Amino acid sequence: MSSIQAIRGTRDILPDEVGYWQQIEAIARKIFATAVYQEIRTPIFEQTALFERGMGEATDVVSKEMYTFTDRGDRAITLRPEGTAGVVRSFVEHGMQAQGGVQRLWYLGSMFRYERPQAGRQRQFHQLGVEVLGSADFRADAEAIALATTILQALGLKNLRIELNSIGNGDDRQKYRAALVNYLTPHQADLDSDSQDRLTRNPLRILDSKNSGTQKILKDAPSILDYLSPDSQQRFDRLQQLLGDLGIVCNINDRLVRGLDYYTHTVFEIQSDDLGSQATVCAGGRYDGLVAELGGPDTPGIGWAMGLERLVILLQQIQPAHPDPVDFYIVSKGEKAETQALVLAQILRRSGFRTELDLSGSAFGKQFKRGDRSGAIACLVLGDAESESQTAQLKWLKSGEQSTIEQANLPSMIEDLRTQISRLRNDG
RNA sequence: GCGAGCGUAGCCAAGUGGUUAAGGCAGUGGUUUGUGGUACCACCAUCCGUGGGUUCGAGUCCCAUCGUUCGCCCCA
Repeated sequence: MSSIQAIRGTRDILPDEVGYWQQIEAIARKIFATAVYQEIRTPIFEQTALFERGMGEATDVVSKEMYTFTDRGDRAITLRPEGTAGVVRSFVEHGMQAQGGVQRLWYLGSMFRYERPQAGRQRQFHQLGVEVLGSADFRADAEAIALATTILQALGLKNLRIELNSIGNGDDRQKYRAALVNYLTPHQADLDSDSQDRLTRNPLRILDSKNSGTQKILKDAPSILDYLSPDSQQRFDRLQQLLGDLGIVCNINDRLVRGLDYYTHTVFEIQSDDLGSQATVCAGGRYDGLVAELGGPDTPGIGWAMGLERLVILLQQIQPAHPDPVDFYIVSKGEKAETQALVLAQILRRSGFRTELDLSGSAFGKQFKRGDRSGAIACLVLGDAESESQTAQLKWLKSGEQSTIEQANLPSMIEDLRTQISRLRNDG
């Protein structure tokens, strides 16, 4: 086959799927509006250095998963692998801290990572996310998490787990890291090879290894929660308290660490058992050092991102696809009738009816067959006789009832038609 | 980047070395030349992802390649 195909790890979202996407977008938009979060749209590619500094050069995403290239001006460019770095860059570049108060932002868009495609994982994928900049208050964490759960709930998703942890401040982590290395070093030989590797490079990441041998060793490992400073501890306690007050049930998971370097204190993931290996549908955390790291004023922040492909998979499991219903299907034959048919279609469409016009010019029988399959409630029929007399046949497909109407009278019938259509639609 | 499975029409799918590649859905035409949902009939892959090889002979075996699926790594 020599025809051109979509690039590996990319896919078309076809009409029978796009409704799920529109549903997610509409619900998210509405909920963000009520929480007074503002949308921000940043470029899809940025300087490579932004992501290297933001996420950390040693992270897997930066070291092996970025779509990086040199443009014609010899600039090092990377297609964004996540949303936070770009939003923070924009925040700094436009001096948004000068606007005072807290910036609550949300975004939606394509992200790119060069990974092996898998269920719920594409090379081009889509994330919906929020960033709250300028508040170190634990209530900002709670608000952001609550927003995520509100969206997921509004989508009708159930059976989701919220995993919550605190990884403390930098000092806390230093101490814990030492303790963890101290504990693991005697077991080094029994760890899986990836984890042995991480022992020196990034020991915290060993905690979420899926290797069962490694997990067994980790059972008695020290917990980050025992290494939190009093301040960090109090912060985490109050967050849990507040989430409880909001009715948000969390599972405290002291093994939860996140892949990107910028997180501090709060980290969380929302997971589902219905996604196969890629269980995380939403993840995020606090990043109090990131803005400064990227050259901005010292500004605390918290954010999360949801994977839209994964949300769509979950939605497809709980609700059937429903194609947009057709109200009127217009059947016509003969030159004069066919042009009149389009005029009538316009009248109906301007009144808000979903109106499909058969353009085939084939036999009436065939056109009716298609009309029937379209799920239309009624047909408007125009042939030579009707076009001569400036009339049309109005046929209700369910009952088969048919009557003659004057074309000129259609506008005055609109309200009547509207009630009929909605009644028949609700009857099913 | 690593491991395993799969790749037959728009979709689902039979076929496991031997003449013309089942079937179903969808589509098109007809029975019904101006009226649908049922039924019946006809048409709809010179070809089995691509390239090479083995063989008298391959969709069927082998190799490579591309794609895809599942898992690992990692992540949303």
